[in-house]
Amino acid sequence: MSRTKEFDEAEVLDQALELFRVRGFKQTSFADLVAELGVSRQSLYDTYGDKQTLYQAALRRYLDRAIDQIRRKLDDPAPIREVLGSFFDRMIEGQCASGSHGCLMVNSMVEMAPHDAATRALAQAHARELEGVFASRLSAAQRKGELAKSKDPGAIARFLYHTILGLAVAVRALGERETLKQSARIALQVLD
Amino acid sequence: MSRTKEFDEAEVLDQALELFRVRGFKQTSFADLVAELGVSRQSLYDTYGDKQTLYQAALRRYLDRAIDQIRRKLDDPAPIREVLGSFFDRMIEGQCASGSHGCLMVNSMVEMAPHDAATRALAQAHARELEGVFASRLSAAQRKGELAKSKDPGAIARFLYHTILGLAVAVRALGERETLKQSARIALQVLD
DNA sequence: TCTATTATGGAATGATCATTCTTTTATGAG
DNA sequence: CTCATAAAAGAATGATCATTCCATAATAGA
Repeated sequence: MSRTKEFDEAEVLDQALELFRVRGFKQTSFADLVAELGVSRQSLYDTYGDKQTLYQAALRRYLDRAIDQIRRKLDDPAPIREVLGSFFDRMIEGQCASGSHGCLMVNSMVEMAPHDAATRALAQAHARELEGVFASRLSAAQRKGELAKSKDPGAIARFLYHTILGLAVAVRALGERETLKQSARIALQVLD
Repeated sequence: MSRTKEFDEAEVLDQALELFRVRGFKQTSFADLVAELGVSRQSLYDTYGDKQTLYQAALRRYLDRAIDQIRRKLDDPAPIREVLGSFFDRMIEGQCASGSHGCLMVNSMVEMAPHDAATRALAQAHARELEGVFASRLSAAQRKGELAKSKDPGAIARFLYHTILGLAVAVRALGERETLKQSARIALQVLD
């Protein structure tokens, strides 16, 4: 019985995500969403709930995908400096592409986290998870002798995470691709 | 002739600045400003113009003061590692104090810069100026033999600037003072 | 064909917002 | 005292916003 959905829930969520990434939560009106997603107002409410809920869903989707991609990239068994170097380059390329709008997570850490507990929780969880991924990859490199025994993988992991935050802000407001790549290369000197 | 102003223009601007720093531009209503600054709506319009103009004035004030403070702190003739180390520690302390709301400039780089040309211009100018201050201090250190000749002061300056951006985001969304100080210490390893 | 579900668009609600106008009251300098 | 300026408060404007209600049409499976 019943009628089937005519739009792909995940696809539309991706489009909403992109709008939120470009304009932010407060500056994306529900009318904007309706206009750009090609789905009627009522259907959006029926499918995703209100604007907050839709935003949370988009953010969660973004985070899950980001963590997956990063995990996959770091899985590369090449030397740690190569792996991280190309990771940062790709990240900068990705965020500079399609208009230099930065990272949805970083944008929402600034816009939402201070007054929205749900977003803050997502941000904290994401921070810990990302740091964990970096730390375990750094530990592996350390065991292979690519990283001095004296280095603290956890601390370096946190530093790399903070570096990502800074680059994402710079992408959004300044958008100088090559300069940012150079900064990333300097950041990786902490491995030496 | 005429009556004198009853409030200190600069002082009220500071209060507005603080509100914008905590809540952002869009989420600070004019009614909020009236309520918290203790100045009537009409007087605010008469003195500062509309909300955008007031925001720009506050941001400009913030930047001027920030650059001044940084310039003064870097003027310290102590070894470069000490100077930068205590600079980062103080910056983190300052942004973590009074509620961990981060840096107005960084917040506005994320919220405003992409769609507000005036803010973007301020952000770019501030970036260049800050990088310049760091670069010249690094060059001085290099001449004193505190920094290897092989290092590029300009590139390191940009990296330090990007590091500041990242720490400001982390302060606002996560606010872990000691962890951030540790990250800053690691960042400074690029001097070695 | 019937029914449950989905999609859509119009209309309305109620809230919030920035901004302007107006009136009243106060106050300092000449 | 007088006049130019300043402060404050009320009211109104017009816009935008998220959200809900409702009526209509489409469609897939039983």
